[in-house]
Amino acid sequence: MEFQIKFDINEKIFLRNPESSELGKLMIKKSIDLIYELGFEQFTFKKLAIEINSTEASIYRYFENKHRLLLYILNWYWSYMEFLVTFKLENVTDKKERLKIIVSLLTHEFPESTSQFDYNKKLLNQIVIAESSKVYLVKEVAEINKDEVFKPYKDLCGKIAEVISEYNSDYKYPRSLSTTLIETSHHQQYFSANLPKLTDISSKANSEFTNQFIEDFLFKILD
Amino acid sequence: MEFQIKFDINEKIFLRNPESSELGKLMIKKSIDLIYELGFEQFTFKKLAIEINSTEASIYRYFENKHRLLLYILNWYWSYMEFLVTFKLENVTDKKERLKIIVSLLTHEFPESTSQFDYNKKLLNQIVIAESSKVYLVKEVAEINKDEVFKPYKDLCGKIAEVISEYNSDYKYPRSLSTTLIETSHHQQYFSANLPKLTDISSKANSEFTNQFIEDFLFKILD
DNA sequence: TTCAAATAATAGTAATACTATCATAAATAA
DNA sequence: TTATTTATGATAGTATTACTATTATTTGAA
Repeated sequence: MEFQIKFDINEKIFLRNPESSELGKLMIKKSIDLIYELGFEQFTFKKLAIEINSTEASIYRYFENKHRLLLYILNWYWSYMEFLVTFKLENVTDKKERLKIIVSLLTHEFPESTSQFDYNKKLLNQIVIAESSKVYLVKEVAEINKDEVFKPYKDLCGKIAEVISEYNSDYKYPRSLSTTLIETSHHQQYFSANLPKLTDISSKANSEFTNQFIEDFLFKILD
Repeated sequence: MEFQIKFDINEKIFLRNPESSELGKLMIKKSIDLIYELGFEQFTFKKLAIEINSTEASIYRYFENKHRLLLYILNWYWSYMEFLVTFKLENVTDKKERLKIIVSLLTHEFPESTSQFDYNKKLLNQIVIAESSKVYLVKEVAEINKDEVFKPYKDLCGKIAEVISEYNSDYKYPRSLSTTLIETSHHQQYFSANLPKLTDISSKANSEFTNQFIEDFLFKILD
């Protein structure tokens, strides 16, 4: 069984919906490759245009600027993560197990994508780790937040917070703990790969290390 | 008693030491104001030059680019934090108290600076919260890390890790926990001020909220 | 077939991120 | 004291970025 998932991305993020045309879809797919390859700072619409054999002007018809494009990609990812969490928790009743599944989803890399039609989730995950904070750590955060462009992140956070509260209804900070899990899983993966002295990684793969660190700390907090 | 502290900042960060001239010092002081006011993305050497009645060319004689200038400021801050931690822990023997002092330093705003000669630590702290991740979340991280430009951050992390290990020598991840404390204190302060739905803040000031969240979580992990 | 919408092709602008040159002022060394 | 180094200012210039605008062409839907 093969299936593809679509999410309704907040219309305020784009000028024209990239899902509505082949060019738009190609734009998103290639921007994932390019942002991964160049990093967000070096990524430009000019370079993307060349990559998709189109023009800057065409890209600007879809997105106001590259910040919005990144936001689009991250919204897709956050929606996808919430879906994945829901999916993987289906029929799992053991409350501890439910949390372990979440930690595992947050800390492990995705397998290399095979489908031509799908976004490359492995790269997407790396982009989230290295670039996601750049969408909210901007001066205009209050302005852009008004358009509810962070709703998918907040929803994911809310969903995880629910599972935390199911496990321990006395715990006072389920949402803060939820964002801490998410952000820490990014940091620790990034640090253990790039600045290992900021972590306690020894030999194991950094995903596995991060998983153990987070699982350990989560249950010490909640038990 | 008034005193000023100087730190030896890694020479690889600058082309000419800004501490070595009045112009250099003014440059750093004003860049703190400007980065705070505009955010790092909108901050440019041109704008800074106007602010200090100098020229872009002059600033380029001190720093290769604005990323290096930010790195300089953050190195100063990390060194300062390590000094502060050392200072505030002096003569405190109670191990729990030592950790509480650290959490308090990490989560509370600094008072408005009065001295004309000193950097504005309140603004500096806000810059650290909103901009610090931008110095390491870049493609060239491996390159720039070779010059040991993150040493002050690693040292601060190491120092806190020691205090963690003093308190509980069995805990397996003192460094990862240390970076988690630092990064989470930034995130939670930023989120509670700007994206409160990602946290559990209710009424209290966001510094106080963050302090309680982190203290709670730290002792649940270590006890 | 006709009409509207999307895209390509092209041009242009202001700002950014630099580099280079030369004159002058200030500090220092002979 | 003069000579010389050094820092800065003044100015110019370049390539790239981040857009906006215009027109022609293609595509697809009525």
